[in-house]
Amino acid sequence: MRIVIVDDDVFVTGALKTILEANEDMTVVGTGADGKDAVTLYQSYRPDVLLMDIRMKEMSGLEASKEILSSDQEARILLLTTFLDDEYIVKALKYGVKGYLLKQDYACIAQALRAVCMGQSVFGTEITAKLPGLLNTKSASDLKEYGLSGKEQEVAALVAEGFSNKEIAGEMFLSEGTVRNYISGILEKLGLRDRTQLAVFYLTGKLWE
Amino acid sequence: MRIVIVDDDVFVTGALKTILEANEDMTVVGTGADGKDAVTLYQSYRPDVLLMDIRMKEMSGLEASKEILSSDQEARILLLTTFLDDEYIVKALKYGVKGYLLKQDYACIAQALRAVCMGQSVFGTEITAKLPGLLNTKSASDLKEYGLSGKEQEVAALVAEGFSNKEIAGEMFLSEGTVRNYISGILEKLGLRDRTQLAVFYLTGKLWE
DNA sequence: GACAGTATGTGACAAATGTAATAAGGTTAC
DNA sequence: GTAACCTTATTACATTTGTCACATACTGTC
Repeated sequence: MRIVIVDDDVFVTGALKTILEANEDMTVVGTGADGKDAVTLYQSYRPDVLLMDIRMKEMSGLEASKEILSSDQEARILLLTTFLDDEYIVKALKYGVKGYLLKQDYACIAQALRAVCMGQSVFGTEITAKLPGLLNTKSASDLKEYGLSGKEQEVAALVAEGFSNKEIAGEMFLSEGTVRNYISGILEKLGLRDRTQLAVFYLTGKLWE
Repeated sequence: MRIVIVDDDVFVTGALKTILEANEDMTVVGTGADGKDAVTLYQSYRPDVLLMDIRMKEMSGLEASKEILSSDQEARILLLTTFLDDEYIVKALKYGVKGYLLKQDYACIAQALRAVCMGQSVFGTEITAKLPGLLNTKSASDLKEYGLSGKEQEVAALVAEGFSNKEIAGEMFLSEGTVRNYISGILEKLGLRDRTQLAVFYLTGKLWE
């Protein structure tokens, strides 16, 4: 397994290299200290996995990931970080990063690298814990639990798609007034105030009281 | 590493058991054929990892996961599946499952089990590919790319929280009219029609044209 | 058969929302 | 300094939205 390591701190790259090369199936083919290095190194070595820090001087690990992944969707990048910032996690996932670990348990890194190399994704414990909160709900079946009838669920779904009452009426072959009535009922059942809150609830599960 | 395997198909549980026990660090301490079994087996054996199919006769792997995780947050459950249903994935993640693999490459399973046992999460290639689409956007910085000014971004964020114009005005110390103007501007810049579409866009990245 | 629930509709009304025109003070950039 | 842009505001208006009250009809169940 050919690996490139990129980290701000030379001590860290060194340590990682030593630790990883203790496994005879791993070779560190290059190391760098900045996002720019990461891009260059990736292009020239095409490693099986790119192990990279997020916080770096010039170009962050996120930017580098974006750059690399936009030219090669298949790139396997494993990010290492000290901080747990929701925004970072979301962005990393959106870009298509294959893993996101906390810079702690070095023992796990080799393990994770192997999984990533096979195409799987790996996330550290704390990142996993955050995942549920970052997901869209968007599952009709959840709505049943709030006592919404079939039609009400349908209406709710369309509201969450950004449809106006008139459009919903057209879509479902109802009168606009009926749609309004449904929405009124839905809002009451969920304790919401308007269609925007309904959309937000539908997409995130957020409720107000 | 103590493992419990639960799958509808006795052939599969057998095969998995054989494959896994070829690794001398793994012991299969129990096997079952339904979600009900999973719950019982988990309670009695408290395995390091529970490896479970999703589709099963009586009680699905998802329901079993929900049940187990609601009594023990720390449970490490790795789901195996043949199908890729967004809804399943989202639910599994919400419940707190630690992994989600496709029933294909058996070679990866041992690898994944080790990672899960250490508290990490592992997702198969195809699941990873779906993840970005399931995430909330909710990153202010993305909005910049659409030419929204600082205040406009702030307003957009509050709209996506379900705030009314009056509330936004109060929150930001503006007049209600000003807020309306901002929203009007945002909608035009993004090509949207109303605040609900804005909220949906903010949360999912969905745009209409 | 009576009753509850869902599905559907109407009409009227108040409140919230979006648009447009217009204005003035601030910052920045050339 | 002037053009471009952001911030803030006001007024007026049209539209959409949400609520309420009420009505009909079709399901079931007890």
